Amino acid sequence: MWLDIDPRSSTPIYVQLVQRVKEAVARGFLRPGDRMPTVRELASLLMINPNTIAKAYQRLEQEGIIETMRSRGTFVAVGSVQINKEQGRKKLTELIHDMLVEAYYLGISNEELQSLFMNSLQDWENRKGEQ
Amino acid sequence: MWLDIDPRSSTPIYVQLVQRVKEAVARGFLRPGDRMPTVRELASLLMINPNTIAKAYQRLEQEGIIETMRSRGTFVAVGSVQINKEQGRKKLTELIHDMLVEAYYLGISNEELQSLFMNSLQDWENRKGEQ
Amino acid sequence: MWLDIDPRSSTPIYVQLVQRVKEAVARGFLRPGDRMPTVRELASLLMINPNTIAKAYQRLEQEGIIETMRSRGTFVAVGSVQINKEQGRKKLTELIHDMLVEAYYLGISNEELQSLFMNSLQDWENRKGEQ
Amino acid sequence: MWLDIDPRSSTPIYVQLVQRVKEAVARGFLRPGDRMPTVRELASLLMINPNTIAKAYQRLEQEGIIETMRSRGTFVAVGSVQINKEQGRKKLTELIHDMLVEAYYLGISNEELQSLFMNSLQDWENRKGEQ
DNA sequence: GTGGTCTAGACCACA
DNA sequence: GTGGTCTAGACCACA
Repeated sequence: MWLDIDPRSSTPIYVQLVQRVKEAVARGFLRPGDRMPTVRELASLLMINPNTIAKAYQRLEQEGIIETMRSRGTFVAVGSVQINKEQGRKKLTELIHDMLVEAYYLGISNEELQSLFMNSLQDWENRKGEQ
Repeated sequence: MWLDIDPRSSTPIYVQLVQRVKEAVARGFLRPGDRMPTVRELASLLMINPNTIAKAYQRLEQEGIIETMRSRGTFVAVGSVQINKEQGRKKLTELIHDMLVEAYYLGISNEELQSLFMNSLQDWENRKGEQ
Repeated sequence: MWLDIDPRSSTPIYVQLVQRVKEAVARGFLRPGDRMPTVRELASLLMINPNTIAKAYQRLEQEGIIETMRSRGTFVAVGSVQINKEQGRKKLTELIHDMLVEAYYLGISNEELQSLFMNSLQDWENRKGEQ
Repeated sequence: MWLDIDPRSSTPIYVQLVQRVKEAVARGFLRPGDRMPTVRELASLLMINPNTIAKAYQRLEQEGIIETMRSRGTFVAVGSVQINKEQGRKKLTELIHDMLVEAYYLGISNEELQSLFMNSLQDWENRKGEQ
């Protein structure tokens, strides 16, 4: 299942949920217009308190990833997601930075890192839209 | 200064400190054998609670980045850094993953992401050892 | 169509309906004595739960905007609308208040706000009675 | 006190709190850098559950009105508030719209409404920065 | 002491 | 049935 949560992880459950959903949308598992499970459904499915699910859904809505239609349920947003470009680029740069540091301590050369990156990119591309 | 901390950030200050030091070592700003500032020095310099500095130093010592020599002070570790390879590779993969998701929401194509990555890599290489 | 509803909005659908009808009356789209569509008609037209339409009609009747004539249907009220003046003025003041706060965060100067307001006023005046 | 909450109101308490704070900032009661009361302080002061206060603070932080500095407390944000201009203008137009409708039912002429608006604007300007 | 997370549970507006 | 609000209370990371 694309929505697995690790309750032992130090990252809060609701954050994990947000990440998983964003990822699923990015990969095409979830498509615009798709109906999300209800808060209660997901809560009982994952054995997590409904409030926690609700918090994740609220965040996702604030980020424009999903939309709530009064009493009809929650859906993957149709409109193009408006993301703060500046903030996003900053985050991207930081992630690359962290990679480089991590690679250094792993004794991975830049060449190796590069090919690792290219492979991941390829993988991602291939898996896009798969179930 | 290579050690700038953002108190507004959601990442804990001690984690930021750890990252900054690891980065400085990776880039060659800090070299094996270099003396680290004492906890108190750094605390007053950065205007941060000494407990926070101490916690960061503990972590760095656990990761083998720095070493405390009884009553002489703290130094950048000389021995080759022992990093858990498995854990490191996992982290690396996760970072790449996060990048891909972030790039998706920024509307950055894989080609763009690739060139962004290559540029960062080049940058990193060039700046190594610079002040 | 003067009666468009946004199911994504955070304002309840029945409130939106009430607002739209009041607006239509104020603009002269709907005139005293005009027949309103039945609850079922409107429900199927707007693809909205009939209970929601019924609730909106109830409110409109309470406010004296529309009248139900036993088994003949619902009509735009003929008599002068009885509105609680005190309540109305309070609401008006609040709306102006909200405008000022909103304008502040948009970086709109009072002069700009003023001209924006004057233009809206003019617009409203001109469109009155148009379809 | 600038922060009075009406527990009987139909607008949620946390929304009222958000509005009050935004208003206080807009009027200059709260200035950039000012320290906000802690969640617990405000909770006991207003006799409201701390979670409700926390929710309001989180919203304010997401909107960029306030900032949390790790364990130092919460402060009125210094940086210029980044508000979604488009969304804001839309809201502004809606508010003006509502005013016009309301004025119609109150039997207030456009001239009267205009002077009412101008007076409010003047009032606001004068009170700015007063305690 | 500070805010953040999570649970359990109640109640309510809306459709 | 759907999500939103609020309370009470516990626990925890951080500084």
